[in-house]
Amino acid sequence: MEGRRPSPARDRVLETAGRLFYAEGIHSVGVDRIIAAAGVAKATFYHHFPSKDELVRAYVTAQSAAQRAMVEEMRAEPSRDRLRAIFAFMCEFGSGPGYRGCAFLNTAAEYPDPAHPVRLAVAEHRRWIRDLFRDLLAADGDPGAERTADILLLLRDGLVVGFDLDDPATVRGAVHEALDRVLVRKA
Amino acid sequence: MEGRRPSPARDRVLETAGRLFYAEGIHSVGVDRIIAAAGVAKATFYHHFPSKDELVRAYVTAQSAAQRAMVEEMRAEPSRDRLRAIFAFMCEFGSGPGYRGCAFLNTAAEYPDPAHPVRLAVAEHRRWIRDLFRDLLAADGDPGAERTADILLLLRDGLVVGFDLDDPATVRGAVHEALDRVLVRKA
DNA sequence: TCGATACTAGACAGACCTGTCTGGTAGCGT
DNA sequence: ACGCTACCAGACAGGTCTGTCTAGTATCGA
Repeated sequence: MEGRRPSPARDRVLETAGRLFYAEGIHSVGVDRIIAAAGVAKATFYHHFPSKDELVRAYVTAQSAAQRAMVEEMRAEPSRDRLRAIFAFMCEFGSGPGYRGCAFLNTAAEYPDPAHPVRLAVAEHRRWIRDLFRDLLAADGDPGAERTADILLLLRDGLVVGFDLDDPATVRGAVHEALDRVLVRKA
Repeated sequence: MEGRRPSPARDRVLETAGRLFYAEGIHSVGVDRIIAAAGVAKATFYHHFPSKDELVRAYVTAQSAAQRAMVEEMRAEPSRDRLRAIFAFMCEFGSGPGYRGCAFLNTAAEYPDPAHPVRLAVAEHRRWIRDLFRDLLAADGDPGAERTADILLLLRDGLVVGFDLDDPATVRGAVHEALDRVLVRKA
């Protein structure tokens, strides 16, 4: 994958689409709006993306790549601190002005069919998150890392939803306390 | 509110819309589809609902009323058992065949504007859930019922998302264990 | 110099969207 | 008998949707 040589027009489309999709939702943003905002001809758009759905899939995988890169840069030690830093970052991000919830969950909500490529891309991202949690927990010495990772995924999903729909300060406090209760005490 | 006398056509529209909206999303279902499936004339539809958005709002409040009625009927005692019964019910429901996530979260994902009437209806439902949790926790003797309720809301949101996107059996186990870790131990 | 690729502008098709409007029927309370 | 309300069928307007197509320009490697 990603064997293409770089294309400014394609990048502009993807960046613009990402901004609009996240802020307004997939179905609410038409191709015409995207190409107008990106300053790109329609033929160019359909040259790079066979269909709008393919653009959506590219949007999802691009967001996933961006998040992986961000986590990659967070090099706190030990693992327990890294885990808390990740949650702290999500809280900080969720409290920001333009926050509109989780791009993956919002997108999945607009794609009911679980077998749709877009949904598969979302599922892949979720698998990455869960495995990231599990690895950090295992490195931290949690003997039930698998189970705790599943719980942290629950917590993460609740977090991204809560920051979108509820009072950020309240959610922040709840997340902090929830982590205390969920993470096993150190020996 | 709800001072109208009953109307079969209106009920049929609301029931049909609810089914289609939940299964396919709001923006993916047009008014024409709804009235055709409900067997209702277009004029009748717009007689009962001033606009599609008003129908969506009615859909949200109807779902909320249905959930409240269901919880009302669950009369397990003591409060701790009732709380667990509610979560058990959500797990059972989430494992069912037609499950497509939480109607409120899916709807909110398609309405970015927090001030939109539809979003306000969603927010009201969430307030009810949180207060329900808080009251049950307080009755159960949790001194930090407010905070625990916030955490349970996080858990609930994670649950409804997880059952839609991940493996139900795994989520079920994670929810069970999470409750054990989150709920304060009995004296 | 040739040919492929990336891009531009914009018309067009065909479907679907919400919402309005016409015109007519049936029942019900007064 | 009258008027109100609920309902039916379906045409219509004006817009938006995705996707295709025509036609032409610019760049770059072989």
